Amino acid sequence: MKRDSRLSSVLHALLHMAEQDGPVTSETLALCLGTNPVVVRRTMGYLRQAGIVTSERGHAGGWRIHADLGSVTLRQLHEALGEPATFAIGNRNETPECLVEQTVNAALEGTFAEAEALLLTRFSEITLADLASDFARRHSALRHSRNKS
Amino acid sequence: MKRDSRLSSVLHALLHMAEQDGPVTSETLALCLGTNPVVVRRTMGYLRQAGIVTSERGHAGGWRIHADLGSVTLRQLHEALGEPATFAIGNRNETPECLVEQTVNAALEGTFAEAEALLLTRFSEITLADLASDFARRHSALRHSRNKS
DNA sequence: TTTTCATGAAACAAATGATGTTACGAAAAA
DNA sequence: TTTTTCGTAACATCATTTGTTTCATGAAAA
Ligand code: FES
Ligand code: FES
Repeated sequence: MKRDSRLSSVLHALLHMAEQDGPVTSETLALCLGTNPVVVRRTMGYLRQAGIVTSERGHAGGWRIHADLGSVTLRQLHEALGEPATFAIGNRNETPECLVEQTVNAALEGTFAEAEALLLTRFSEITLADLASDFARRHSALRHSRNKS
Repeated sequence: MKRDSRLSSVLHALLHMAEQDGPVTSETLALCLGTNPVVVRRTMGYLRQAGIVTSERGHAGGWRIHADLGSVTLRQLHEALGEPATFAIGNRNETPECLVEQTVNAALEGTFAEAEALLLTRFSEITLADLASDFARRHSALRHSRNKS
């Protein structure tokens, strides 16, 4: 199955934007992500609808973060993207008449629901600020290792 | 995304087989699952490789469970199917050079790993016998409600 | 005002992966 | 020998994500 990588994409884009002063164009972000500006607009559009970023047209236009880094969680981003399906595994038939299949579905659904709840909880505990500081730590560590060598 | 429903399928098939005395043909299972006998053979073939079922050709041939219902866990079945990818969400680039993306990936991977661990743990706690008794309970409840009405 | 730069949006194309189908061979029993 | 049933390969279909092309719209610069 082809995995939905939009959450990964917007995180990369947002952290990139967080390091810039002015707005960042779709063109620039597309180069970073190795994709097409139209794909960037399409994906970032979801975040604009959610009020997380803003966009401006024309000269000096582009995308800006419209929120405090510490107030945006991965869960909010996941929701902004429309809460895409979490699992690549699922039931064959969602509304089966067969009692055997209902039994199987119930067992699987319960288990998947539990795992998804954990995932969403963790998502709600991670903010953009967390990732930014994590990045700063990695960046610093890289500089140190470079100085040593 | 199109979800992998093979685990759901084989569970349905196995519970069906558990209620039968003799072997069950791919044709019969395909009718139950609403699919094609070849798909059944293809999928059940994984379970045969794992030693969970056996198959016989010719007259009175078909599929048999080759294990105790209480000893087969959902996790074993998941493994027999080749441990298909759990999540429909993932990183854009698995081996990025960009430190920003590495940071994002690490955060997401850690979270997904945690959720997957929970899922596999639950899978390892559920056996075919559990599902069979769950089915019996549902079946009995259905009969009671029918008698009442 | 005209040109340039940028997003917005629709429509279409490509790539991927799961599932379904067809066809033929091999083995086992009737 | 005929029938049944699995084993396997090859191909077709379907759904979804991602990428691409195209044109319109708005905003700033020249
Ligand atoms: S931030 Fe631009 S390539 Fe990673
Ligand atoms: S067991 Fe055969 S249809 Fe559910």
